[in-house]
Amino acid sequence: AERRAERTGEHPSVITARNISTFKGQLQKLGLSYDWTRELSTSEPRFYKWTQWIFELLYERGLAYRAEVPVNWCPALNTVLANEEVHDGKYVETGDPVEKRLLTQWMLKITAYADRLAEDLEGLEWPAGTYKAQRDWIGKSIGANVVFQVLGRTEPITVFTTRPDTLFGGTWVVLAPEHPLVDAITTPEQRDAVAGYRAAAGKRSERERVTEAADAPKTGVPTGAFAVNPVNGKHIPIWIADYVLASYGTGAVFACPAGDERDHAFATKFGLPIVEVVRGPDGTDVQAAAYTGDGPHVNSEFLDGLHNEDAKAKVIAWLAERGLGEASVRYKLRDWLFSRQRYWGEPIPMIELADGAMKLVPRDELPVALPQIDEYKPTPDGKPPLARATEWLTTVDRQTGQPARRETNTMPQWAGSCWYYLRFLSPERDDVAWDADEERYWMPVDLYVGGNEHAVLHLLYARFWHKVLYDAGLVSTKEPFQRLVHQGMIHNTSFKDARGKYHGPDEVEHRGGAPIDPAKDNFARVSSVPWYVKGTGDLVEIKLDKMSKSRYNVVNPDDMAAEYGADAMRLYELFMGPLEDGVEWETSGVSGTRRFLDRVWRLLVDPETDTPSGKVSADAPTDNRELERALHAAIKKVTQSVTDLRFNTAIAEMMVFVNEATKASTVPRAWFEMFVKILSPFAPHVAEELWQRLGGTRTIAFEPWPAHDETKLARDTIVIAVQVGGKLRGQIEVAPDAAEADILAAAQADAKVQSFIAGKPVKKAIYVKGRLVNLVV
RNA sequence: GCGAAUGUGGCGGAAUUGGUAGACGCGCUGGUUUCAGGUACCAGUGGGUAACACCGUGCCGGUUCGAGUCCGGCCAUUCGCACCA
Repeated sequence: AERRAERTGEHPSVITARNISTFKGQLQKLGLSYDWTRELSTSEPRFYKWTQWIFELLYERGLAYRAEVPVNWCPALNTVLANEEVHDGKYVETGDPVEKRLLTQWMLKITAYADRLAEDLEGLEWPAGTYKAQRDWIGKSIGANVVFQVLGRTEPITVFTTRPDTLFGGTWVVLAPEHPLVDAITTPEQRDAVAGYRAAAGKRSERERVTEAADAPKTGVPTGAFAVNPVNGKHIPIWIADYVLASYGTGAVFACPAGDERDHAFATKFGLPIVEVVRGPDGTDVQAAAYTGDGPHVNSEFLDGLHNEDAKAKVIAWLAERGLGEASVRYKLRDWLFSRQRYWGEPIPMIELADGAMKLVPRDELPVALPQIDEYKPTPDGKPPLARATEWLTTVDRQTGQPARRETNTMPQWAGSCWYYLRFLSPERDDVAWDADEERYWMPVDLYVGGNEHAVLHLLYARFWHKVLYDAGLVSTKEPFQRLVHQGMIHNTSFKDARGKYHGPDEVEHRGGAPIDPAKDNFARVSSVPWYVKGTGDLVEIKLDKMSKSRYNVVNPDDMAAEYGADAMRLYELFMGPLEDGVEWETSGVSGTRRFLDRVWRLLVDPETDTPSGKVSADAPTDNRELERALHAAIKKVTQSVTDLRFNTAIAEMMVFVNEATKASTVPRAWFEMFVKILSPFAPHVAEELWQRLGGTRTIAFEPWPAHDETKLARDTIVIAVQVGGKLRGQIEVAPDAAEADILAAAQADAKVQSFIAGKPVKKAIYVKGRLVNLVV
């Protein structure tokens, strides 16, 4: 909204309101049954008053602080971004490049919750991949801090390691190029080399360092200084290398090339000694490759013979006794950078006094509403857009009467979505964020359906806020989202030319052969011939991509609803495959579900005259067992599908019923009514209309849900498959309650089965109740 | 490189969790209705054969009376992660 506002000058609130209206119109056209009395918008002051209120809670609990930190700065957006929003040196949403800058910013102390965020995932019904993505992002490592004395200096180097058991194999120490001790310890002979290396490392952007990382050879230079290995007193060289990150652990590691692949590569390149400390399986040669597995320790004095875990415990105890180290836990997770230099966000409810002290805006002054400004760009001197609101900016501290300035940073987009699910509980209340009784009744969210792109963003941030609210006694559950399901993406054919530009289906053509319409035909058909940019010889690549505007392969739900009806569109979306799977859009599939709905319609209505067809009748005989069976099977399956989220097979069962009903000469009215009820959540418009024509006086949504009758699912006779040696050789029809002995006899008597037994003795006969007989000869 | 998921007709997908592979839909073939096209309806549709046989769930092997399903080993695709000590 804000970027559009920058281009057009239109206020973001106007753009947002228009988008809401469009989306809402589409949702309503599709007949989605939202409770619109609970509609809310995170960008309205009535909502964000409480977002600010939660920020104040975070601040008071010591979880919001200002710090000068290296931040991810996105020049295209003129703002900083959180770690979670940056991947491969680019903003994940737009691909705009991101660089490092040192700025004073608001941070949220999510790291204080790292352990609980990892542990409490246990017991949630979440997809395994998302569960793991969060754990990996939090990145808990259990290890030890170990102190290395530096020869000739008093200040030691502390390293973090997860493998303190391999200390006896530690043959050098590596500092990150940015490590604060580097200057102090570097010897005069090495000064030039070290300075050169640091300069080169500093010049490489974050992006280069990350993308080149994978298989680039290790680089580094010695500082000339030596450290003392605390376990054996050996003097080992101190190097600097950029594979050690200043931002993780202590920015310093000890190297054990025998037990770590990176160290091994480094040792090989620079000819450093490799000492075996863990004995691997026979044939393991640590001079050739690192051995990272478990095994008895060697060359390790008091650790000799111990396996990894025991050795770790023993060496940590040994170090602790001598004040040379201690057990330590580290996380990859960093604190959450919470400021944005944007206009269209919640103002951070803080004021700054003349002496630089920060103070919360008093609760009764919330919300701090966004002021109107006429330009949404940063100020010429680089301050956030809100600095343009000069009047709004100046205020006074109510307590002291001192003049003060408002904070001009705003919160990130995630702030409102961190707690909106709680606001749904009491959207009409202005005196509280949510009602405590409602919270106890409704929470946690039973089922949360959303895209997996939120795996380490929204879902991590919201869990963090929820836990803070839990600690403050404001919510009753530790976790906000009990069951999580990621819906799959819908893909569609796209055309990409050699320069990487995408083309819409009306900008491309194929030559000769039967006509193919990319808007109607499926991918297999479309991709069976070469396509060209219209009127040129430029070949295009035909791909299946997730639908997106920039790829010109979006199917507009409004168009589909106009051509096939909203119900056919809904039904197709649910029928195309399991909810979690990504699937290819196929417009011809919508015509299939439309056909199905037409058939349902014609059971009751003669389309020529628009009057009752007479097929559905209160007097129709109810002895059509197949039809009755199909009805009850459909009721059972549809009912089950609501909890299973297996809508595709539920729709298939309804189709079976309709096929049966189409074949039948009459359909009992009571059966048809039950069918219309189970159809109604899938195709509400058609079902509602049918219900009225059946004489219903109130909306079908209020009718009780039909229950299936298990006895109606039974058949009068059942077909038993007969196998000989595990291969299907015949089928026999028997009564459902026939005795096993009779079934076995009937199976062997079958003429076709006989020919395969061919007079050989039956050694063994297996009977699976109601299913099959297998005769072993 | 590491991790996860997936692999079934021409296509999307079913398969009661070890028991008749291919439900349902799309597409296709033939027929009826129609001047015709479309719609609708009927029949057919994994390969193979005159019909059987036989073959068939990514590949190789194993367990079992019986494997899409379980076990071992490969291959491919997709999606994450990627110097975190």
